[in-house]
Amino acid sequence: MRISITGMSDLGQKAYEKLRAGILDGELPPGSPLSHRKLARLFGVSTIPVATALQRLESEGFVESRARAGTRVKLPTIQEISGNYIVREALESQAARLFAHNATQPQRKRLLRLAHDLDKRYRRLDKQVTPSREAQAEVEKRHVEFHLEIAKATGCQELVAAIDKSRVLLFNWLFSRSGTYVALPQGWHTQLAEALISGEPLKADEAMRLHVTFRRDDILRHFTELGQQHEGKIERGPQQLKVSGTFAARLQNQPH
Amino acid sequence: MRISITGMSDLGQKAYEKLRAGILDGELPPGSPLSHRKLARLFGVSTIPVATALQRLESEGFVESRARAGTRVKLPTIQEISGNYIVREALESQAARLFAHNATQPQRKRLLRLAHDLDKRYRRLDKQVTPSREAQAEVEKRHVEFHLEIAKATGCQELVAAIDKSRVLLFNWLFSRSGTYVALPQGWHTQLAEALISGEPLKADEAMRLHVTFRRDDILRHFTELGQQHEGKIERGPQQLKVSGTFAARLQNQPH
DNA sequence: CCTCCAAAACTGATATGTCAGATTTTGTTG
DNA sequence: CAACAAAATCTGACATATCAGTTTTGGAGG
Repeated sequence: MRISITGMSDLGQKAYEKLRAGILDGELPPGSPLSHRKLARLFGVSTIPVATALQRLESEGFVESRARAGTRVKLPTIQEISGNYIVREALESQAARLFAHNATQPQRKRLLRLAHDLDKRYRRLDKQVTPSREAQAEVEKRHVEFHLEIAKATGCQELVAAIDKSRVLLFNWLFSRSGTYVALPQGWHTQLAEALISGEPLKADEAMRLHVTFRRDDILRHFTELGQQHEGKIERGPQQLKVSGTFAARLQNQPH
Repeated sequence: MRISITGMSDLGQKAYEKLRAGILDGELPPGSPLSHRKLARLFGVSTIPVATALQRLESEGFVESRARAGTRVKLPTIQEISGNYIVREALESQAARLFAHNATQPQRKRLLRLAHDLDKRYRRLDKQVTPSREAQAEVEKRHVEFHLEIAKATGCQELVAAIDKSRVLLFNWLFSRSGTYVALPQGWHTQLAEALISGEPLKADEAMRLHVTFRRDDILRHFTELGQQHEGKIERGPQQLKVSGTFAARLQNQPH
């Protein structure tokens, strides 16, 4: 009797999930070419479900394509990153207001616990001179979960979906992968959680805005230093999909 | 050299635009069945671009579909409407802040002018006992434009896109079509515009929240009175698409 | 070495046909 | 008339094949 929320077919859904995971895992870094045919062969399906999956990924901002020219993992511009942070600030500060107003006592305690844990993990990461990719990815995953936990506690599914869709978390992640990692202030998330559980919506709102913009400024500084040579033009990548070996290998290990 | 933002093919794009317009025009009211094949015949194309268009419409929340059971124009639930208003409150209050901070003097003047015009139109509408659908649609269209004008003045494309995507405007519109129309306070939009051009972000934020929630409460009250018998289940509509005659006729008058 | 250009290779978009699942209709039995 | 099951009909999902546009490649000529 349940209605599927996805609205997507089986094969298309599977292809979507595999590709999304590949992008978020960094196995398909920005700029990777995504050919309908090659992916179809790789997945053992026709091009139709692949096209369906890629179209959805495009609507969500993970991928960009030009008709009959190519599809690739999106290279975000600095304007897009900045803009998405503005959207995220709007959504997450709203979630913060609602959390302060509506969250139950157990939810508040749980959030504080998650914040403590998160801060501990960040501290541990900072101590290491060369943190492993896996360790960074793990912490970043927890970070995403922390923010989604706030949204979920509001009881507003649409808000959760909007925040989840906000590609900022992706950019955030790509950044933490791509090089220099900037340390967060001590007790960064604990302070946020304390403002959220205070029960004062305006205080929670303000704290969340600070939280989001701090990270934003950091990332924008990083990208500006990088020079941002990203052109809008899609240059077709090497016709042998460089990453496909790795990506294909990883797919083998997945149950299907 | 320009990159198409749509990322959609020609025929699929056309089908998407026709269907979206049909839904927003009320020619395809909520619950209308949308058969791939019938629409393909109607548009004179194959089912592929139709499927593409419907998938996009589904991701945007305009239609809902179940595999091998049917697709129809979405019947929004009261939870969804409420949730979308929460998202809209977040986005538009953010736009209000940025407008108060960033908008140029000409943009501020223009907004005040639009607000005056809009209030005048609403007043004119209230005077009529039985306002025509066309008149209501015209005013509602201006209303949407007014809000988008605020977002555009922030210079943040992503924020504009997020607000535009917010299906609340659609629900708003469907509501104004579907029956009882509730009068707005005198100078409703002028007051909002004055808060926005004041240059004080927090004041603008607060004014916009009031503006959005007022309308939300109105609409939620209306839907509650209606009883909300919407089930999650999709019952296939009459196999002769009732509305298709009208919809098809309208398509004839469009250039293609 | 470079520039230019046409052939080759690749791309996504679309048409057609088929399939299995869901719903409706119809016929039958009580 | 109601209950029920089988058949007819509709549905979206998908495979295959083809098309036209784009990019790459491999020379030919400087």
